[in-house]
Amino acid sequence: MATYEFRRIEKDWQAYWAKNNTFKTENISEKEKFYVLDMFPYPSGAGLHVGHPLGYIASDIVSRFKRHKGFNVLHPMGYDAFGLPAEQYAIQTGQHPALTTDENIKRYREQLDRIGFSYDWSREIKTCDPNYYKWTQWIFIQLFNSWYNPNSNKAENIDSLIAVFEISGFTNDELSFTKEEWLAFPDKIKSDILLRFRLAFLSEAMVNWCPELGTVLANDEVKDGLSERGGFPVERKLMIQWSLRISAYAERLLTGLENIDWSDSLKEAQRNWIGKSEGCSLKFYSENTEIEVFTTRPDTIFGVTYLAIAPEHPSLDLLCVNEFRSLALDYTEKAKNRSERERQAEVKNITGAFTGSYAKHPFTNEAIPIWIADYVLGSYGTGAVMAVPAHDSRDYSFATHFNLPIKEVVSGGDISKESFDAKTGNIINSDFLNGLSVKEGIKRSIKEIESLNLGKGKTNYRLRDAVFGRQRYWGEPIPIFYENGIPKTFSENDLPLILPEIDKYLPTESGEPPLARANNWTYKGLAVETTTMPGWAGSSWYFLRYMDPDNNIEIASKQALNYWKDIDLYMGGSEHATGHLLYFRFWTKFLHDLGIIPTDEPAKKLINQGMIQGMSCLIYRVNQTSKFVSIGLKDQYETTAIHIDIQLVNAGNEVDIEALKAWRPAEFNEAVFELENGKLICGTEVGKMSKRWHNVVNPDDVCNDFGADTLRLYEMFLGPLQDAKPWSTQGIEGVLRFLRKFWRLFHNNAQENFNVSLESPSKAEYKILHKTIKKISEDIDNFSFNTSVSAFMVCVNELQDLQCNKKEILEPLVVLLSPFAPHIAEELWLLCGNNGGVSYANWPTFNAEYLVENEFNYPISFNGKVRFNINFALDMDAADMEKAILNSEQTQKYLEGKAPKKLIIVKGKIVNVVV
RNA sequence: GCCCAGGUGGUGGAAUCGGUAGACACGCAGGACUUAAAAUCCUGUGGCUUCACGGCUGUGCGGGUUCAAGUCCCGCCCUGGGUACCA
Repeated sequence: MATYEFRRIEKDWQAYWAKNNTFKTENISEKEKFYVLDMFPYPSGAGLHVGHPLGYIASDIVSRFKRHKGFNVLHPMGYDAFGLPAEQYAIQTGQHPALTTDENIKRYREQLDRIGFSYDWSREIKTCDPNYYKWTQWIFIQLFNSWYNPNSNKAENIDSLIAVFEISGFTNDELSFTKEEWLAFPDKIKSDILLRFRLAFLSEAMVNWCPELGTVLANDEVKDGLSERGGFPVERKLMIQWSLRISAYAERLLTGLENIDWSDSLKEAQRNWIGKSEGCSLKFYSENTEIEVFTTRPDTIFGVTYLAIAPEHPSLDLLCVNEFRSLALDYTEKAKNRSERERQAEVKNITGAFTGSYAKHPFTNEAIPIWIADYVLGSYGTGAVMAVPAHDSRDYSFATHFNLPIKEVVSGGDISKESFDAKTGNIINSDFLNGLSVKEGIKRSIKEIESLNLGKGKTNYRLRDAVFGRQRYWGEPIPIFYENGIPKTFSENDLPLILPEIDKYLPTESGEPPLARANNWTYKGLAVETTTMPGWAGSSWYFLRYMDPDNNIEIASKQALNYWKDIDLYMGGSEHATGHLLYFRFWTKFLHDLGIIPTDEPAKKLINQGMIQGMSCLIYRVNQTSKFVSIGLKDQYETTAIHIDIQLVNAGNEVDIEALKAWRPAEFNEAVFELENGKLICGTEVGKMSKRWHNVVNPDDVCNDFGADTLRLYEMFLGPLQDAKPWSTQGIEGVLRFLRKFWRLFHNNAQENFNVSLESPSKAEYKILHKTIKKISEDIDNFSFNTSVSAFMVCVNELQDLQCNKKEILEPLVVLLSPFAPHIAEELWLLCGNNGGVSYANWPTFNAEYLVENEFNYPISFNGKVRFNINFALDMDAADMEKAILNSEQTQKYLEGKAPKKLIIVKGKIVNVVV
């Protein structure tokens, strides 16, 4: 035995790690902690494809590296196990989603185990496990029992708000009562008022209702008016819904970004999503009512030529008057009924109607017409805007379309051509604002507006509260019951509220959610909430549970929470930028406010691994026939492209027609094929890996053919971790060849026996080793794993040239390689005579002395063009070097008799002669 | 439209601080070993030009800064991702 038998080696060491609990992590340790977390997967029926492990491999490398460096590493894995696909499957087949989910999890686990990850499986969690969702429900109860105190700027128990009401009553823009009134309110009214403050609350909200899925969706689950999952139409609908008041945390979610090491693009996406805009509110008065607008440009107040209100505006009915009334209401009806999707599709289609009313300009007293416009959104700001066509492009288009006046109040543009939106230039035609810059004008105008009591400086956020209820079965039940129409929480002692068994996973005949089918769905004889939590509930706090997954009395022990604190490295896809990663931060801040956890950001550093795309193969059917043509011939016909299994195609894109017939006999047995040079060549397309496109590559197959270590190295070698790249096995041979070469360094070629020498290494050999230690250590810190793999290759090539088999060189290399290719490293570590496994071996120390050079072969360039090289001692005097260079025969040749103007010597880098 | 990435050989990519562009790997071509194959090893491989030495050219395009630019600045073009009337 001595050839590199990866199948045997990988099986053995995976068994060894499992048997010895090699990666089990303790919560009490003298070592410094390091928490590495992967975004846990939804266990879908399709299993893992080669794209999934990319991030897992990278985070596993970091985890193993940190263990070698002496850290106590927490590296767990689990499953985001509630979700729609299992439920859809249940509806179709009657199979309980828990069964499907368990089967899928089992398959995921097998696939993950084959790749050799160093997870502490004793901490595995599943969000659908009652021992887990008990705490998801518990957090919901805390949210319900909390309000956001703007003065302390954090969440507090609702009792502190009730105390305020009892002592001094309450007054704000929307609500006002004295303490006596509060005490006299009936319970239902009190409950309704408190719901306006609780962080988990019931409200009538405009939601994205998807009739096909029978549920409401969050904004980030809707793409182009279609549900992200399934692609069904989504409509706007007013419903009573549970929501979470994430908007209370908008400012902290924004400023918190400054202190975490996430990518700029991801932070930018969150900033845009939160959408902070500073401006001011301002009231306009019409004959019979007032209209409040929000603007970021109060400095342009003298440029207002009309007001525009949304079709949903509450005062609309009052404003539609005279002969315009019927036309206006007619328009409103149409605009309101247009679905979100239609509105989006027709962005450029300008529509609106005049109400017949006028408002008075607060400073000039001019009459300003009030229009209805569907470019104004009912749900943002106040649902009304002051239109300044000269300085807002949307107002400009509207004004141009309806022939409304355009009045320039900021100099610097040419308003006959387009609006001038920039916040530069000076204010003109504006009474007391004249001559001010835009910035000064904004300040001054707010001051004036405030002094006239017409409005005040105000900050708006785009971020909306998150709808939290789903009309679905496969999710966490919400621990709420209703007494006289008042929502009340379960006692914490009665959690978990277990998901009940039901006969069918469908809404009831009367349209209630599936939980209404459960027998005796009551608490203390009272009706229990029938909606369930959305998919993101369980994933918003799971990082905490890994710290102490079996705890029955709290989400995790204080000791565990204080030791592990937060995630040091969080690895996952960028598609979660505005969904999961925002909710995740929100819940963390909330739990921090209540003093439950020590940190207020969940993850210090976050890396987005890129997507591994699949190449799919297309063949072309001539329309209305069963004739298929090779790609070069398809332009001669009207054809339809059909996706075929990538397994049927070879590296030259040639389709194996016999295999094609065997794959789908009904479709292809009788088909006619028109070939090019005797071959059927298919077309290719790069995109998501999916069952639907028949282009899924299973990591199990790669492990069988090439080994897990090769898969791990190869996925890293493909390119920078963050980049998207198409999967192709071209090149995987090179990685396997590298591992074989590495293996052979330890083995006597002729007899194929393990054979390392105890001789002292040469200087050159030390240099190769230490160069590699330096490079690999730096690369891991920079997440530059592709260059690590090539550094290993260079190292092995060089040692092979020197025929080096010295233990003092090879043994440290085994440790260096072990985070990347742990199985082969374990095997060679054992062969080198070590017991106890390589996983906790010390990382080799880099010694810079071995890299010290006393000479350098300087490239000599003339006007920037390198012509030849000369060797100089590195400590050589610059003047001596200059003399030597100018005297060199070759220099004379390139000077062509001219005198050099200048000679630049960059020590250890380059010489440039300027002629 | 706006925001964020990115554009380097036949291919994936490297060049981490402005200093020899193309490391490493795939592919391809040629060779060694072998009865043969596999495996392994060696040589070559950006383009144009030259018998050769060499020369010219070259990092999406056009300018600029610099002794020196893939890297910095200005203006474009293209690709990928996010977002969508947010006042």
